[in-house]
Amino acid sequence: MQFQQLLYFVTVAETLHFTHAAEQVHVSQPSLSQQIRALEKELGADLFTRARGNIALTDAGKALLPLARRILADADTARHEVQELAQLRRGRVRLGATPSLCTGLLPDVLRTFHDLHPGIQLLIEESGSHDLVRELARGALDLALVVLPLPTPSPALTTVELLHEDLVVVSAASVPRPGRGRSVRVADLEGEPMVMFRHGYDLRELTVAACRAEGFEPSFTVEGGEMDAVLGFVRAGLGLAVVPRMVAARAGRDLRVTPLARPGLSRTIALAHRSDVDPPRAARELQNVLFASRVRQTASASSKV
Amino acid sequence: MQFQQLLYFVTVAETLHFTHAAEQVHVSQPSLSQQIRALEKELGADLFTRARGNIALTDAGKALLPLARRILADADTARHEVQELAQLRRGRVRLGATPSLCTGLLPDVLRTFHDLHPGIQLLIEESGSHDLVRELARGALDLALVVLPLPTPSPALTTVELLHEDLVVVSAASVPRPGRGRSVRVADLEGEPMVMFRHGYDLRELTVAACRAEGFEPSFTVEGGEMDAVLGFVRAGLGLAVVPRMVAARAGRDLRVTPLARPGLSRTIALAHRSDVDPPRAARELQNVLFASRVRQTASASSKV
DNA sequence: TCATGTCCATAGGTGTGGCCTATCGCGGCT
DNA sequence: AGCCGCGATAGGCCACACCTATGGACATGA
Repeated sequence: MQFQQLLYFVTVAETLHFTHAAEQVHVSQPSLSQQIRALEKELGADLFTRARGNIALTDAGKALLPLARRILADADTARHEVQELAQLRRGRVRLGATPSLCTGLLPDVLRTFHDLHPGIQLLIEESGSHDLVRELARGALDLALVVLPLPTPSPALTTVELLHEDLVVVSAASVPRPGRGRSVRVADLEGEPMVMFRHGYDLRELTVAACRAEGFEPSFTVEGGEMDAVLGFVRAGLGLAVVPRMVAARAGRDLRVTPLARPGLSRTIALAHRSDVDPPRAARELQNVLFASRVRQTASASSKV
Repeated sequence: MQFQQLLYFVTVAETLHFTHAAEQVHVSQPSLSQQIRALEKELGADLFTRARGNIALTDAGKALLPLARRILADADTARHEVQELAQLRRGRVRLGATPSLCTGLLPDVLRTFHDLHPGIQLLIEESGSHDLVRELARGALDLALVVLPLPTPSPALTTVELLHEDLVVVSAASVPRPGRGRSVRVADLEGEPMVMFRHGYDLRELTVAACRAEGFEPSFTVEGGEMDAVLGFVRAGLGLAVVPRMVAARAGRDLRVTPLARPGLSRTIALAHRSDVDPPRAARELQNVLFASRVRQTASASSKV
């Protein structure tokens, strides 16, 4: 049994005319006759009664017709389904990202991606790097934006560095700028009141480690909030905070941004995915958009310095 | 897209192993690989990720799998459906017959047919030859058992003589045997009380015509009943009746059967079907059973004479 | 009655493509 | 290092789906 045989059969069943059916499916009449015969032989039953000028379906033909139609329709559906997926007209990407990246990097990138592929569903999981790595390994995520170095490195994951991101100090416009002149050293933060993220933020670990490297323990007036809350507390004059430059750039005019003096602080953002399987087509496309955006991000970041 | 490609695809999707899948479908591994590649090329998307020792379905593959299974299942169903019809494991025959044939000939024949093909549904229409011919031409019947000559002959119908059937006289065992000795002439029926079928029975026309040919008009004590009623009236001593030998043979011991003296009366039973289309497979099989039964009927009939 | 037209079946030739065996290349083992 | 397992590739072979040409049966009209 072959698809073209079923197609020929259905066409003859509809036209009740071998010659016309042959034209309709663009084969010669003998080829069509031959294929119908072959189908009949394989099935072991005649499908048509061939009285001159009076073609009709046999009982077997009547039984076959609806199934043949359904098989052909399914084959058509299969072609379209697969092609829509391949052409990114449908599909989904499950992307994990740390909260600071969701706030800073993702909005523009996701907007670009969505404009390119409006049919692709975007599922974002906002978690710390640790959780993201676990979800990725489980196969619950296609991609994750993580901060290097990974808390739990594993050969099962492949990471590709995406960009280095400067950290800056933000403070309320209403309080004096910290440090001396246009920049501030980490050492200058000793004794300054700070607002700190909840545990799980990479930024928390990074900032605390930097302070300890300078020989002091940072003092927190408030701690435990998410990104938005922290920025709100800073805006309210409760203290200053260390955040990625990209986040600070979006935070609005009532926040003062003070870069850190050299060598400053920075973190490396990487894109991670499982090593054993290629990410799905749609995820690979999001990768492309992310790497393309890196060029623009880096350019605009340096122009602001 | 071809059936074997879908089969190969499903098998690989289930085993996640090209070599094992190839064994399972009895082709060489390169052939299977090649067909999967061909399918992927036609659909325009990869179906598997082929990491060494870690074959997995892509999104496109996941989308195709249920459809491929369904197509293969439908193809299987189609094969079985058609073959069941062809092998007479299923189907139906719509058979028309005159009442006297339903009573006399059919029970044994239908029993034989049903034993041979228990899956075939038997639909019997009991009518006069006139109605049967009309239903046959409409396509509402596959076959009809009629009495020749047809009331409305038509080239659209093909009739094949099935058997000649003697008519005999039946009377109640309680009344004297009609006629002289072991047989009776049609002429002897003059003045005898008779029970007659309703209009529409071929037997009525035939009997009345025979009496008139002898120069008398038959006298009916009761008329208008169906076959069973007529036999009942005869049994009750209301009169005698002319019926086919086959009917009389089934009627029981309390009816006396008297053959007609030569040349006697007989009628020709024929099997009729449309000339333009072959009867369905199951109907042809019933034809065979009917013609086979003719041999036995004729033999047993002659042995009884 | 014969010519003509229609329509499906048959005959014979051709090329594609599905199948095979043999082999390669790569990665994971012992 | 060497072997093994596994999928991809190469090249040859043959079946079969396709074509054109023709046959044969039936219907129609001059």
